[in-house]
Amino acid sequence: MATQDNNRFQAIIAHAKEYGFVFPSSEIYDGLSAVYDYGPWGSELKKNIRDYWWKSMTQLHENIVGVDAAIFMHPTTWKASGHVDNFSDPMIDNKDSKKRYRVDHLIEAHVETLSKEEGNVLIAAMDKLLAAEDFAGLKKLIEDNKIKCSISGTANWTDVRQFNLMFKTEFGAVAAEVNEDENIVYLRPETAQGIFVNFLNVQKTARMKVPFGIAQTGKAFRNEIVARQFIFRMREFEQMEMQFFIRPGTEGDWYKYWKEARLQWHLSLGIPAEKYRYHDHVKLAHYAKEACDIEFEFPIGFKEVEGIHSRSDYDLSQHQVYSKKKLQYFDNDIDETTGKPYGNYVPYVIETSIGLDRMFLLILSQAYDEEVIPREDGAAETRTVLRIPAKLAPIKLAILPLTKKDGLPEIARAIMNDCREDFYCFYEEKDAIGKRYRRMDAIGTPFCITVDHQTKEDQTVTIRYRDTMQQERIAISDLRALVKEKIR
RNA sequence: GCGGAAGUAGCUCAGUUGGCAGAGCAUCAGUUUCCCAAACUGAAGGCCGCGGGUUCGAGCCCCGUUUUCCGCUCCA
Repeated sequence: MATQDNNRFQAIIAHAKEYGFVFPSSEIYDGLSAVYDYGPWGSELKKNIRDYWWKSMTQLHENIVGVDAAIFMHPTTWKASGHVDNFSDPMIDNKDSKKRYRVDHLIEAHVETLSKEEGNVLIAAMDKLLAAEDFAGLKKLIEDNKIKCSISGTANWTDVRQFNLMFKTEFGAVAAEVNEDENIVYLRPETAQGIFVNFLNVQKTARMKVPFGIAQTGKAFRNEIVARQFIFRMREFEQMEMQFFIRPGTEGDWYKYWKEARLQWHLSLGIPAEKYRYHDHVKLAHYAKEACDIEFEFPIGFKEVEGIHSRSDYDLSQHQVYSKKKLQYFDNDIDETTGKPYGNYVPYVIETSIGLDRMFLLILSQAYDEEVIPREDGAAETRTVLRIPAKLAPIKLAILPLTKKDGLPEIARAIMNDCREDFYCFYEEKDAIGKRYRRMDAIGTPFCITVDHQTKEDQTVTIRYRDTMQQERIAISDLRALVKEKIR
C-alpha cells in the first residue's frame, strides 16, 4: 500500500468521524473491535444508498419483490446452509513459525507421509476426537504423532482453539434445563437464508412466476479472525442481497445478465468505470457454477464490494432435505422441445450480494477530495469537499441568509418550510458565508442558496454548486423543482 | 495471534535535567460583515489512555495493561 494512499485512507477515516459520519462503537469504553456506529450524516448517507439500491431492485423490476426476514433463524437453517460445519474448524498455531493451521488439514497432511494402515488409524482417531470436540485430545494426538510445522520444523504448538464464524446467543428467557445447546440460536452470518426459507411464502403470496427475484437488506454478523480496515470489514454489517430464481438451464444467461446489470448500477452513480473491475473466481465453492466479484479501487487497493454467484439449486435443495418440505415450483410454460410444461423443479439461483457498509465506504472514498485552490495573493488554500452524488447526499440543500438581520432570516425560513417536505434541508445563519459554504462542502451538501438584499427586491436567490463553487441567480419559485430534478 | 510505533482540549500538535497544563483551529455568547474557512471582544473546554512503582514532587523515568496505526499471520 502506497503511503500516500494510506494517508488518504486515514484522512477519510478522520473526516468521517469529525463530520458525523462514522464513529467507533462504544468509544467512551475504548471501543469495540471492528464495530462502528453511523452518525447523523452517516446514517442519512447509508439510508440513501440503501433506498437507492432497494428502489432499483424492487420498484424498477416488476419481477423482484422484497422481504424483511428476522435475524434469528431456526438453528437447522445453518446446518442446511453449511455454515455450522464449514466454519467452525478447530485451529492450532505453531509458536515458532506463527503459522496457523486447521487441525484437520494439519493431520491429513501428516497422514500423506504414513503408510495406509497407519494413516487410517490416525484419521479414525482424529474423526472421533473432532466429533467429540475434544480439543485437548486433538493436541495430544498431534504431539503424540510428533507432527511438525512445515515452516519452523518444530512441534511447539499452542492449544487447539475453536474458530467460530457465527455469533451464538441464547434463545428464550429461561435457561435450558438439561442441555444448554438446546437454546442456542445464531445471529445470521448472511441474509440470504432468510430469502431461501421464505421462497414458497413469497412466490405464492405475491404470485411470482419464475424467473423472479427476492430482495432483502439487513444486518449480518461474522466473527472475523482479524478485523481491520475501518468499516470495510466489520463484525456487524449490513448486506443488500437479491436472490433471483430461474429455470434450470438458464443460469448461464442470467448470470451474465446480472453481472452486467450490477456493474451498470454502480456506474449509474457517475463513478468512473476505471475504478471498477470484475474478479472472476477460479476456485469455486462446490455448489457454484460461476462466481465473480465487482471490485472497486479503494484507497487500500482493489477490493470486493459486491459478489454475483450462480448458486445452482444448492440452497433450496439443502432446505428441502433438512426441512422435509418441498421447495419446488410448477412451471406452466411450454417447453418447445417437448411441447409440454416444464413442470415441477427446484429453481436455480443467481445471487447478487453487496455490502452496504462497503458501498458506503466506496462512496466516501470516491467523494473525498482535498481541492487546492490558488488564492489571489499567490498562496494556496485547501478545500475539503465530499463530492457525493447529489441523490445520495445526506443534506440536499443548505439555506443561508447572508446576514442575520434586515429580514433575511425570515425569508430563508420561509424557503426552508417550503422545501423540507421534499428533501433534506439545512438552515444556518451563523458565521461568514464562506465558512458556511465550506462546512457544507465537508459533509457533501450539493446545493447552497443564499438569501441577500436583492432577494427582497426580486424574489431571487443565488444557488451555489458544491463541485464547481459556481453561483447563479434563480427565482425562489423555481428552486424546489430545480433541486428535485438534480437529485433524481 | 506475533513484532514495531503512538496515545496530552472536539481536531492538529507543543510541553525544557522531573517543578503551576499550553498554542492554533474548532465550539459557545456578543460585536462586525453583501458571497467562499483568516475581523473584534469574551467564555467554556483536561483523571496528560488506564493501573501500579520510583520521587518531596511524574505529562515526562520504570513495570503492567488497554486502544489505535504499521508490518507479518488468518480470511467461506
